[in-house]
Amino acid sequence: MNYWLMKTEPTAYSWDQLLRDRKTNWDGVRNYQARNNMKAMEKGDGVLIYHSIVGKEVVGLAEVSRTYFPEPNCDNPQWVAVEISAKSSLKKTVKLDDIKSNPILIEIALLKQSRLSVMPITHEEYEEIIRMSEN
DNA sequence: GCCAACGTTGGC
DNA sequence: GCCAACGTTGGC
Repeated sequence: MNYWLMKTEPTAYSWDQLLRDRKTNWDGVRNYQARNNMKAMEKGDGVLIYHSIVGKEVVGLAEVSRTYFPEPNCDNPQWVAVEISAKSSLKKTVKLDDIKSNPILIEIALLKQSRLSVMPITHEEYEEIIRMSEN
């Protein structure tokens, strides 16, 4: 089982919307590195959902419910989507500022590669963010 | 709104 | 294959 962090701009597609939809096809990724990360996802992998631009915080917990498939309605078969299912809202959102000031999270890809929208995180990083959300 | 950090494109 | 120019992301 692997762990991931996926970014979304809440003005485009929010965590609340994912809760209402229960699950969604995560598509529109047009970056090779992010695409390759999506291809590496396995069913049941843990996903943290992060709101970029507005909020700048980790807001919810989801899981991969379908591994990658060619993006629907896309001419170019190289781009893929995965299906993500909402699991639960974090009791307390975890702010980017708090991630930055946590020494356990100093190496997290969110900070190292700020532009990447789909990134792997370690089990330790995943657990630490969940722990922070429970305080 | 600015700009740093990347990624992509295209001329050579 | 190099690299300058340009585009995009996302924090500030």
